[in-house]
Amino acid sequence: IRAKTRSKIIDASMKLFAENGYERTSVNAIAKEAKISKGLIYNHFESKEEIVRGIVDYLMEVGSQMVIPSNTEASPKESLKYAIDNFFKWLHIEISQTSWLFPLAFQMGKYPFVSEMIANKIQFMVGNSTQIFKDLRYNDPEQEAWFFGALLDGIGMDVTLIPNYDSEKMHQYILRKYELNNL
Amino acid sequence: IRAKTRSKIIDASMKLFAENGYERTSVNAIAKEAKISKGLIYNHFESKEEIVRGIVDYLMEVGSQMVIPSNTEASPKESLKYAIDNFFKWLHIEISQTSWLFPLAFQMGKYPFVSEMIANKIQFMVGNSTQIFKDLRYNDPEQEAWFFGALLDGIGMDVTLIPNYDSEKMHQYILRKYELNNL
Amino acid sequence: IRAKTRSKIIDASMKLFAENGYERTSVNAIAKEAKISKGLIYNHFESKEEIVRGIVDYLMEVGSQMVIPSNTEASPKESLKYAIDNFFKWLHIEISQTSWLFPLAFQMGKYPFVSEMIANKIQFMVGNSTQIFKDLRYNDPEQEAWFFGALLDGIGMDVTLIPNYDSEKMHQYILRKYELNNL
Amino acid sequence: IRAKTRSKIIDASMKLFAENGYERTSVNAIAKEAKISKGLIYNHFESKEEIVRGIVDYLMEVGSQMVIPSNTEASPKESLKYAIDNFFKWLHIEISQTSWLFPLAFQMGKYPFVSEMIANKIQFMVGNSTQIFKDLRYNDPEQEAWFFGALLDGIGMDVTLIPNYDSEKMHQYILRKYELNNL
DNA sequence: GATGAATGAGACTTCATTCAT
DNA sequence: AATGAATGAAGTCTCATTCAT
Repeated sequence: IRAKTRSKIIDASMKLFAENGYERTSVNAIAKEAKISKGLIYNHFESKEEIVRGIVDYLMEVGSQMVIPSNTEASPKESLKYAIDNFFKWLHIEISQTSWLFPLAFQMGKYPFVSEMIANKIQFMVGNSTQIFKDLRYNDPEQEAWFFGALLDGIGMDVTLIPNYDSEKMHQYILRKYELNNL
Repeated sequence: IRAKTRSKIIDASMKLFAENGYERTSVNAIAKEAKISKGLIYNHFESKEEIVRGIVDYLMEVGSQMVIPSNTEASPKESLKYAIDNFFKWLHIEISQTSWLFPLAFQMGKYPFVSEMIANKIQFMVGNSTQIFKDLRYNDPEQEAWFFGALLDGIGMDVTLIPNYDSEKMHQYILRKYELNNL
Repeated sequence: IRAKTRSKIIDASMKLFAENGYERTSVNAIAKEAKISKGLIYNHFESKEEIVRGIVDYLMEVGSQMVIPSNTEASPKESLKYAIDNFFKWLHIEISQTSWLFPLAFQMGKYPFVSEMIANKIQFMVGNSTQIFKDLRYNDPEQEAWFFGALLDGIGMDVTLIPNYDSEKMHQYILRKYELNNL
Repeated sequence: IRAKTRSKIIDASMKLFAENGYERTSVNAIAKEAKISKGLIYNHFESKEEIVRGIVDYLMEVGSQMVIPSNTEASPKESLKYAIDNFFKWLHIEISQTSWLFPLAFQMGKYPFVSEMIANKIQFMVGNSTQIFKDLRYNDPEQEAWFFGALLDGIGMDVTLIPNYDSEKMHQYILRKYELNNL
């Protein structure tokens, strides 16, 4: 029962934070969206900031949709292709869910756990793909993984900021760059 | 004289917005930082939001530090190298000056001129580098320019969010990728 | 069983009221201190204010530790000495237990029963000591009793407010003033 | 002009704190009483608690009405009589103005400056009267001053708490006790 | 008898904006 | 051009009290 209410708060908060940003979303609005009272929110979270922490925990738990499969039967090329396809598949959803966190992350001092979470996520992705580039015999697989990670991050940013961004074209272009288009 | 005051306001605002974000910076704080009165700010800008517009205009005017030189004597390779070197040279400064704008940009509806400005900047950069990749005989120079842009955007983001990010290593890696390391 | 719970509530409330004052103690905190649920408190007391009434009743029942013995065999001087010794013996404990009531008492209109209780207690003490001063042949024994009462009240206040108050010195001084030091 | 507004806030606060106590007086109510806006209060005082500090400063500055005159021509007896008469003259006014501070003082940890101020005031009074009792050849003039101080504190408390307290009778009784009634 | 989720009024505080000077 | 006192709406958070279980 507690979990259900908590879930309602998290859901409502994510929706409103995504729409209007953290600062422009009032606790009152969250309560209304979640169809509960303001007070109940403070029964579950000590402060508005703690809601963010709750969301971050939730996102960490749910994990990235873009994980590279540890399926050992897949060839390295197949794994990479899977990762890229997955990235573009979840791009819009993931971005719309998490882009409001960037503002908080950019204020390094104020919300360290947000910065940490994002840094963690990036580093996890990098670690994950390093193995693939190693299998693919890249000279400096770790650096290539950072390169790859930065590329995807940048695409995510561009998708958010540029209307009518043609992500599918970029998808195909990247597959060709990594010579995966004929798989 | 008017211009000087306006400049003081812009400078103070950029400093504080960069440190604490737009929402967390009060007009009072700007006045104090600029060592003028609150009222004088409203003499120059109709609202706090207008200050942002002022900053955006200023940044557009100043322009990106990363412009590719239209020096026709330089070879395409040299031009690309120059652009990349410049990007990494100004990376930290540029990021710290503009990262607070992302929060506003991410709220698409609320601050359209911010989104526009960032989109413009990206598209300008893409246009600018498209020519180089054309000269370098890339099959799809425009898409490569988008690829290149996304990569740099992503690096900017990673630099901001990941402590101890080794940007110099990435710098060298990219030069090698584009076969510019022996210039 | 009901009585036991009631007692737990009274005890917890007295502890917290003494530590933080009435207004700054929440019903939640009382429930936690008493290790019962918030709801159960409202099963026993109609409101937070009623808890105060409960405490007042309890304190009235327990009575002052400083009562003058009606032991008829003791001489008036012995009785007075006993009363004074007792006052200083219980001074710190009694003060710490009841000083939080003063705030309420000082708001005459809002908690009349607290004011009443304190007034009653003072008047009871005065009545009690009037007899002694009568036996000691004071010209105006009732007024001397009021004088004596005010003196003790004032000492109680000073003890509470002045760090390192030397109550023992005052104790001896008063005994000497009333010529009881050689008993 | 700033001083005038500050004064309005202090006056309104003292009135309401005296009537309803600190905790039961809202900043809203103070604003309404002072006929200014809530925001203006926070322009002058950083918090509600700072208003208390402001009042304490003000009271310290104004000083006790009950100071013993350093008029060297007056005999010690005359000085003591003057002090006592003055105490009873200002008793009701002073008490009604300051009694709401006791609750705060009693919460030692929370409002240390209130406790300090009251302690200071008491100790100042004690020091002031010690000289008189020295001149009057008391054996232990300092202790007598503490005795005297406690007595007056206690009377102040009784006046506040006991309806229809006959302070004039106590006034005369004390004068007689100190053999000052024939001056 | 007992729990604690739920409510909502109201508290303190911040801040963009206005305006008399 | 310049000031800063003044406003009031809106924000975060607390808490006594209720009630379904």
